[in-house]
Amino acid sequence: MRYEGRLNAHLPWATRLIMVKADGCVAVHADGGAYKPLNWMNSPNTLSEDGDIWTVINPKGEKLIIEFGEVFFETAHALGEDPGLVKDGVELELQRLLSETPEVIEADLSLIRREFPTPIGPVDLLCRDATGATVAVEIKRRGEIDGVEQLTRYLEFLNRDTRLAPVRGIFAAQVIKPQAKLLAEDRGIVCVEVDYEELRGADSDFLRLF
Amino acid sequence: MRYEGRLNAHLPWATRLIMVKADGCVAVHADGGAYKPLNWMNSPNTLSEDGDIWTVINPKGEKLIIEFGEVFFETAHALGEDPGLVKDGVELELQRLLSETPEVIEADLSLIRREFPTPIGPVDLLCRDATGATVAVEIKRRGEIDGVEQLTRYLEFLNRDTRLAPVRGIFAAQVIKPQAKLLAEDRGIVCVEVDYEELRGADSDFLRLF
DNA sequence: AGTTCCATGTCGCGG
DNA sequence: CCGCGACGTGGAACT
Repeated sequence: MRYEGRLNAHLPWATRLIMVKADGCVAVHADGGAYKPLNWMNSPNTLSEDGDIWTVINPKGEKLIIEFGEVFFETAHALGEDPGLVKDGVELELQRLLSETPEVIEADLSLIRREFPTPIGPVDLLCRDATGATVAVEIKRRGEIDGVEQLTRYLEFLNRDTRLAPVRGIFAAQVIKPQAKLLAEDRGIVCVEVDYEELRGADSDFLRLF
Repeated sequence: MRYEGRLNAHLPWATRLIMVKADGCVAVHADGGAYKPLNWMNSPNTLSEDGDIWTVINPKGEKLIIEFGEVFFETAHALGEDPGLVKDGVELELQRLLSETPEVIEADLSLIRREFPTPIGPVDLLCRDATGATVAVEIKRRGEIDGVEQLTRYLEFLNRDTRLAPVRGIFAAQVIKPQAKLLAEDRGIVCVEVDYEELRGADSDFLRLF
């Protein structure tokens, strides 16, 4: 088995499981190593068979070549329509919850606007603190350096608006990585870790008031 | 099918392909959507069967529940040992080659230290140039904006060290995207594209001297 | 089509 | 075991 594309890789001779889906994607699995295949080719691509050699090529010119020795077993089955997966508890959900109860982030914090627009993209939450100063809040499920950079860029633009300035930043996440915390604090950005389960509770309490 | 773990998710009733590997990991596939399963549970975990319901639990308490309606087809096969995938041309290899022949990056560049530590992570190469000035080199296989940001952060910290300052940056990659090049040059960072094949040759030449 | 950002990312390495 | 960064990241939303 050989792959020539974004990198070059080859796979020694052994017993493998090869999966081909209806969309044409091909995956070569070993009997371990989580759900990720050893080698693969995603759709769109074209599969051509020449004897015991398969060649899979995609429009970008990436190529996967599979040579078969012995086929121990082979089967096919049509699965039909896929109704799709339903998820809860991702970043958007966290943002919705925090926008409803910003005081969880900091006492006396009140929401000005969610998804406040800037020239380089929307800030998750724009708030006002106890002293009346403006606060930009960036929300992540997991706080990493990228998020700090993003918030820094927003603050740069927000502070150019004389009606808002001075604007300080709060970085809120379920977990914040040490390096991200270091960088954030070096830039005067406050870090807050929020508990999702607790937040759900607080949110229910909040709704119960109405 | 239901997953309760890092988030909650449920999957409507339909025909699926379920893969269980020797290491105990379970993957639920639809007939499309690339190699990634709709739902999965990686090893280590424990699978318990109770009638037509499977429950997979891992030590972190994440849980996957699969309910079977009709089983259209079932098979098992032992694959045996996996000799493992061999890759060429990744970042580490590129870093090793360049650390041995830094003059490929710039004439008269000499290595001070590979993986030079800073508070926010190690710089790939710290070098001295022809004039005796310090140079931080960030190496990527593909040069994109992230890499420029990363190097900028390193330079920010390195330039606070009076024994090193002033430190300038070089961004080295096999290919550098136009936007990354623009940003880098705007920040006074020099961009160098290195040819991997040529470098292997240069490295062989280098080794031949000994 | 190109770009940005999320993800149950996964994976591998070093402390 | 955790922290951290690379990845053939993949994928979706948005321009």
